Amino acid sequence: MKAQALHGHLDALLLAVLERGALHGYAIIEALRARSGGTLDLPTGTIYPALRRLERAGLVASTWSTVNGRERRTYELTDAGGRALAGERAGWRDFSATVGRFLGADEPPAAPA
Amino acid sequence: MKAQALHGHLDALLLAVLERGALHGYAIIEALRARSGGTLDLPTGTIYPALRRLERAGLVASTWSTVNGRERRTYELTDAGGRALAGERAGWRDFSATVGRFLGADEPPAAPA
DNA sequence: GCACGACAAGTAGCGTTGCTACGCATGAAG
DNA sequence: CTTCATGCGTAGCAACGCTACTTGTCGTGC
Repeated sequence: MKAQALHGHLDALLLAVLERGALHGYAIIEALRARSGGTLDLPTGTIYPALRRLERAGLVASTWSTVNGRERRTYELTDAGGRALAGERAGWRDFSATVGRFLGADEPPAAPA
Repeated sequence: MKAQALHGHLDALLLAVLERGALHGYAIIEALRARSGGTLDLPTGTIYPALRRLERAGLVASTWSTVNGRERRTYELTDAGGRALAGERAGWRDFSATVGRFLGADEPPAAPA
């Protein structure tokens, strides 16, 4: 993939990653990369501002800690964040079903590959 | 759906609609609405500029005609447009698979609904 | 001691994209 | 004559993600 162009679904992705447990920014990038099989390799300039956006919106909460002299900001999903994630999931389903209807290959009727 | 937020996939949608045959702008809007079950109701200010973008990129070609005194610009997929559409399809598959891995419900392992 | 790379966070500025809100014109219907 | 559906189009805006850059610590190699 082009690795970019998450186009509005970044927030959902971030929430989904944090759903499995609190992580700090750098670790989130690595989690995204690992869980996507290397497809999603997002630069810090993409996720840090997104994380702050989510925090301002009250969907995640952050706590600072120092590990080996290095400052870490660990992000955690809030209740509102969990609800938002559920909404994003529904939205994604809608979106992918709709676009998939035009671009095909979203709901193969019989056997996939 | 929110009706907006096609987020980068508008071009692919447009190409997909034109794949089934040439249409003029207004008809494209209606085709999008019909084929999406009313979900996609795009304003002219969204599709006309997009169409011109695609034309400038050589993915569609337009021809003017007059129907009942009304000017119509009919758009048609070019060869390059067809190839681009194939690429967009592949890209969409990748994208939806990747995001789906996080947001779930994209490739149900067994029986869907 | 010093440089360099991995870890960790962050900002500034930019370009693309789609949306809102308009404007213009014609033909049919009332 | 006014209104509505058809039909095309532009201007300006806001959001989003990306590139590029900065700051700082720790560990390793020279």
